[in-house]
Amino acid sequence: MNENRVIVAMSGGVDSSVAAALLVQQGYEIIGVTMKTWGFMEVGGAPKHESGCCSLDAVFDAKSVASKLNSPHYTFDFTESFENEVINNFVDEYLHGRTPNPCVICNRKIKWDELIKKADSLEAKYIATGHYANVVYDEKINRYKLKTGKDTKKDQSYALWGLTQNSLSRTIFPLANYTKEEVRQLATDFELKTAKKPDSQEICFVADNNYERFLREKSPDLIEKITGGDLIYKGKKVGSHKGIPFYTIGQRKGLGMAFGKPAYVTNIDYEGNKIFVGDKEELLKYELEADDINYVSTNSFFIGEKVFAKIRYMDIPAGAEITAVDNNRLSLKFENPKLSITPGQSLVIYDKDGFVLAGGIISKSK
RNA sequence: UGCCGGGUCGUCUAAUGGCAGGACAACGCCCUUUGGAGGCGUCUGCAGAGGUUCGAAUCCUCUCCCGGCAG
Repeated sequence: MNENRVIVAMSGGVDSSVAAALLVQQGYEIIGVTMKTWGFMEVGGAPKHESGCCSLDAVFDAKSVASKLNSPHYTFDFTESFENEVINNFVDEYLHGRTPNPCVICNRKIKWDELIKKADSLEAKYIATGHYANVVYDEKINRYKLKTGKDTKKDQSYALWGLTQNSLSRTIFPLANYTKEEVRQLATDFELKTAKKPDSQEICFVADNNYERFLREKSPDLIEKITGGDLIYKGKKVGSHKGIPFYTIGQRKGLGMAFGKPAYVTNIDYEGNKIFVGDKEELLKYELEADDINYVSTNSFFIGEKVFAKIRYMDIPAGAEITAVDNNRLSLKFENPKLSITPGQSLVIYDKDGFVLAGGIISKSK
């Protein structure tokens, strides 16, 4: 195992390009890797060639950057495991009326698990990505801790809660102490061709950002079965919904109905095939339950422990208290009510210093 | 066809003789490596025809619809 060798996940964007350049500057021997995660031609929806990660142009850009850094670059095909782990989960969750976080699954199962296997075969000790996050080893508790990056505005620690201790022990986040602005400047300084590429944003395998279309194409039969149930407003049926998967808690757009004031999806009843709509106030909840808990910067919680929690990607950590802990499941209660606590979304628990204590999947709100 | 109401953006609703306005919806842009939220912006209407008036959504006639009551 070569301690100086790093596998860098290069998406072809600015961030991972700069991450690679910084590692080279620091004296590491890097091997650039672009992960092919889905068939470019099969996803439909007119992929945007200039931006989306994993597009053909992206592979080309990643190669150019690696070449500029005098480093080797490989493209590995992870299409099969991506389909099995990420896309199947994505479709299945929506079909059950939940709202998945594909990036979370992808990071854990594909970006890390699969990439570490590659690192093993290439005899590299480390893997690196362009995420805005930080990892530090704490010898007192013998754990690798995951922490918010310097750029709190761009921080991506939320999507990384699923990483295991083993994964973290082999991870380098070269952008941990940089802001997006600084990264763009570095890209220019390093003369990387990706310096001015726009940030990517949509789910990589739903290039047109239309997940409804994606689900319909992916699973037409199943969707057929759960379509056309009741749309209920204040206890009364006001229409038919277009299918359980096409709604999520807190959704306002697309209801196609006017009630004189904004109306939101307040509940999804998968068993009864019903969508409930109501006022914004009905979305405010104090408590939630989450399972599939992964402990990161700590190995336990105690009842009554004060923490900070995020219930969605772009959320501000809010004060909360742990109310129940049971194996890989826990409950917590917020000091102030949260809007739209959504089953399927990730709960990420932080401490006051920005360390990711643990994460999990929200199963219900109370 | 003998009796009363009532027809205004897609929906709900203001303007009672003086520039048809709002809310919601829809659409667009911004934000965002998840979905949703949020911000900014845009569009669309006086049921039809005539009349009175300097001027009509508003007053008058007829026509067409929609509710009731009378059966």
